[in-house]
Amino acid sequence: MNIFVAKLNFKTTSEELLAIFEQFGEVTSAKVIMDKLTNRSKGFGFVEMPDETQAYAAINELNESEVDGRTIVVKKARPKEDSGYDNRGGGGGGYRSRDRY
DNA sequence: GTTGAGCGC
Repeated sequence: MNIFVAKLNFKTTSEELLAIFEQFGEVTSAKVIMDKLTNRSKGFGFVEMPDETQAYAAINELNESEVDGRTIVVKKARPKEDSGYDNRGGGGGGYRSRDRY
């Protein structure tokens, strides 16, 4: 499960993300995107977790949480495949219908 | 020494 983390603090690093997400489960890889020019953090990163259950748990717990003094946004990463099927729970990076089920 | 709604080389 690829997780997208936004609104990170500029001094936040991938190691911090790894430390934060690994608390909720196994983290395959955690990386914060940095600018190649300024070597500064772009303010967002990606976290990959093999277990979807832990991934969703981490998202629910880490979303809108205070990290490094800033409120971060943890969501599912952009869907790679657009098969056209009704991927209601496939994760579109948005909200899911809770009334469904 | 900065900023801030966003998807990675």
